[in-house]
Amino acid sequence: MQERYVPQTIEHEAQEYWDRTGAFRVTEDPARPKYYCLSMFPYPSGKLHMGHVRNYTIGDVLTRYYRMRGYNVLQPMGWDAFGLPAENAAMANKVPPAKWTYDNIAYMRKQLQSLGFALDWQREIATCDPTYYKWNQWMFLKMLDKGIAYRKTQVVNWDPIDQTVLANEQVIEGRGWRTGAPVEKREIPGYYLKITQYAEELLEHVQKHLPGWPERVRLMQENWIGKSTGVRFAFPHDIRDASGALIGEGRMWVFTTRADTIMGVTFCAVAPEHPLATHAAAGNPSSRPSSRNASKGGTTEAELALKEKEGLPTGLHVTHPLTGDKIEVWVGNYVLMSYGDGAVMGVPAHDERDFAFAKKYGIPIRQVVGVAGETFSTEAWAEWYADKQRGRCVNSGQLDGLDLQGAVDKVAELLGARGLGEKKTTWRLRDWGISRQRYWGTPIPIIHCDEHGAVPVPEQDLPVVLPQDCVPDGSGNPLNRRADFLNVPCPKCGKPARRETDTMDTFMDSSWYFARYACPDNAATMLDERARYWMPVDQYIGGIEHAILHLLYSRFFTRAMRDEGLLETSEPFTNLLTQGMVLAEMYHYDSPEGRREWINPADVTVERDAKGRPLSARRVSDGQAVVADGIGTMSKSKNNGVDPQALIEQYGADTARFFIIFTSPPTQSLEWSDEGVDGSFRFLRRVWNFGAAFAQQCGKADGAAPDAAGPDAAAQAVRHEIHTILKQANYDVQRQQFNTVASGTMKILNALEKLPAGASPVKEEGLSILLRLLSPITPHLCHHLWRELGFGEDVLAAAWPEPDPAALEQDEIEYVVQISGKTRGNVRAPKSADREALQALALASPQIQKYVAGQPVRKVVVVPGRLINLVV
RNA sequence: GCCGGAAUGGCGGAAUUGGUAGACGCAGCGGACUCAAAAUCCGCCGACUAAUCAUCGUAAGGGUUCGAGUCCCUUUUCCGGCACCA
Repeated sequence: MQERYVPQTIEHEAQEYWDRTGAFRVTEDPARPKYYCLSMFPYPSGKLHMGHVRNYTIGDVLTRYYRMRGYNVLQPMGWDAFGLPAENAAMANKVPPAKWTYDNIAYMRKQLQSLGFALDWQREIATCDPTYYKWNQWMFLKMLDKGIAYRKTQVVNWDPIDQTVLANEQVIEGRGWRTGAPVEKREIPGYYLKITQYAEELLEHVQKHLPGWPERVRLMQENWIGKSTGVRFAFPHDIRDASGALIGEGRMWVFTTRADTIMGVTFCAVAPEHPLATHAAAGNPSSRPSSRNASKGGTTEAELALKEKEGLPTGLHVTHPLTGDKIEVWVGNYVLMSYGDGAVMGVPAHDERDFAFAKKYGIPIRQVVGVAGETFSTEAWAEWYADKQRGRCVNSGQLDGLDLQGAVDKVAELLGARGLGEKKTTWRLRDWGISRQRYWGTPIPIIHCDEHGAVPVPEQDLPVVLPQDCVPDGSGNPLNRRADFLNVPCPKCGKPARRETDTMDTFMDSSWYFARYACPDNAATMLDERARYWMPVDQYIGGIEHAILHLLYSRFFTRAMRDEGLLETSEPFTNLLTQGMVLAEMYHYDSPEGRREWINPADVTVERDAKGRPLSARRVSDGQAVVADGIGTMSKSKNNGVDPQALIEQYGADTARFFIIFTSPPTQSLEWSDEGVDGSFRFLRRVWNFGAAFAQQCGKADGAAPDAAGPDAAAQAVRHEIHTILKQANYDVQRQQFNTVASGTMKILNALEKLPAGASPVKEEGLSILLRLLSPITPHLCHHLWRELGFGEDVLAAAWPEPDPAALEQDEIEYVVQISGKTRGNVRAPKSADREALQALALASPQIQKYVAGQPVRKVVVVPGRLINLVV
């Protein structure tokens, strides 16, 4: 066996072997239990980043582990290939998104292969391939048929200079990223998917039927769906538009979960797009610019929440449905047309936002809820004003004295009697808008005809293929200038018509790719019986940042496919592992010209004091002092990324994999450390060296039973230690805490190195345990040593190691002795010792007697096998 | 702002149900080997202390318990999501 550990050579050989033997190609096998292990597919941004390496290493460890456990394991890979970055790259480099994307895919595929992942590459998919997105279109048409997809207006960010729609990401502090112009809100038509139709089912299942998901993700989804019961009611009015017709049939509808405060309504607020608001703006020229003002700024919930609440009186009044009072209507910049009815009631006394709004505009504040022992003041807001538990109605006529539920019931009854309202369940969850005014996405299969309106493309004409050669330039969707794409005959009448140029949200692509991996080659149907074999995914792995949107859309889409008869399962992912982010140190220095430059941690040296604490940092190249900014996510802007490629080339894939697994538990963030990588490499080299010494001293493994070690107490102690570590490691694998599995392999090597040189059954057994335990993490090294040392043909085919119960047995147990809960010493006791014997042993120990010092023992607590606590 | 997390030595982390805090590794210090260096191997390594004992110590403050990193309450800081980034 070769003396030096040269990862590049053995990794290449192992990958060649797996490739040649088709080791990771899988087919449906009813005889074995199936295990579908899936990592979120990457966006082909150019090259792999550490987050990818971490994600896929975790998946690969699971894949190889379950395979050795005897499962039929599928682990596929593909590309989330549509999206905005390709258009940005096109603008920067004048390269069509298609070429950029496919080049990136080719490069990143090579990178993935060099990491030795147990992937079935025959199942690779790219969402920008017409054979894939054809089925987005097909499913969309099915949804249109069923009314699950529909068309309505949506609010978008509009850049007035580029005349284009901006993504939220392209809005920086309320301005367009390229033009710097203040962004406006605009209403345009778009397609929606009725995810709300599944709201009840999505909520119930996330609450009761997803035990394999982290509690926090389930909670986030639950809050996102946001079921709330309340009252929807109307303020009657007599406001007519220019033609004399009653606006909204004389009803202004609102929804509230706090109907108990209805007597405290002192104003109402409507969205700027609400019919009453547009009516007021039309009738009153002076309010027009202000109304436009309300439409400024971004569309995100976070922006609205942080924005100062601003309003504008419309001069219009509606009637309070119970008191008959006139209530003034305001336009509020914080009210969204797409939420409920686009109007809210304002109760300043019991809603913090309304309170601030009323103070600002001098609107009356009327207390209608009281809490015993508290005094209300209109001067300052207090938490208890909104207390749902302790509050009782006051100043509210016949509601007085009622609690929240009682008052809501009563109000619903009163309103119902007048035909002005009723109890209603509402959802925070909104329908999913899928139209994007962008080029690089799945074309929405619709044709617009002057006569027949929006006509679906007939099924046999699918896919509507996206032209491959467009180059976006920032001036909107280039499809609008492609005559060969735009001009089509209407499917209904054959007259000239125009193709829809909006494309689909890329979340559409990622909402079902997991099922397509089962049958990527099927040109005739979206999914077939193979999908029913592999689905659901047994283990899904990906970033916590997808906890809500991607996972919720996928759960919805899976149900839509189920209802289409394509799948039998409702939930796509049985178990979910949300991996943490990858972080690195950040350093910068400010140049004399005031320019801030971020320095890559690899180019920085740190001076330390005698205890290893950092003192100062300088740039290696010129000794320039730099400022440490702590740690943060690896990003281009902070220049603190570590390129996986350089790492693999220097240390090999196994070192990269081992470091990533060893350094943090999968669900926590991982902090990069070049020294840590060095340490991982040193460990793998020690494993190699141990194997080389074994080959030299012992030759080939002969499978001798460790019992043959006989009464050699030292060897048996090592064996006990190894099997104890193995037991813990198996527990850790099962609970997916792989970092301690990695440290377990280090402990086993430490134990093995205590054994004397030369062959021994304990050594051979220990090494075979070590190699198998380590093989999912560093498959190349273990593949090589397993064969080379004669343990077998292929470590993939080896059985997962189990501890020998006999080796775990111990005659004597070391007990911790505490006096009144403070640890004061240890005693060794036979494992058969009972409570009294343990107490006597503890009291007899000189180190313990010192602390007891003749005091009476009031109580004795014994934890079997661990601890004796004497309370004095 | 709302929802969801996290915090343990100089650093990453360990401690399964409340039971010896700091496993394993990194960095640091000392030594062996060497002409020397690298590599490797051995020892030390929370604070306080000359050292031992003792005491203190798991973001901060309080509580429950024979016993709290772990359970409860309050606070602080950092991170993820907020519907057109993926």
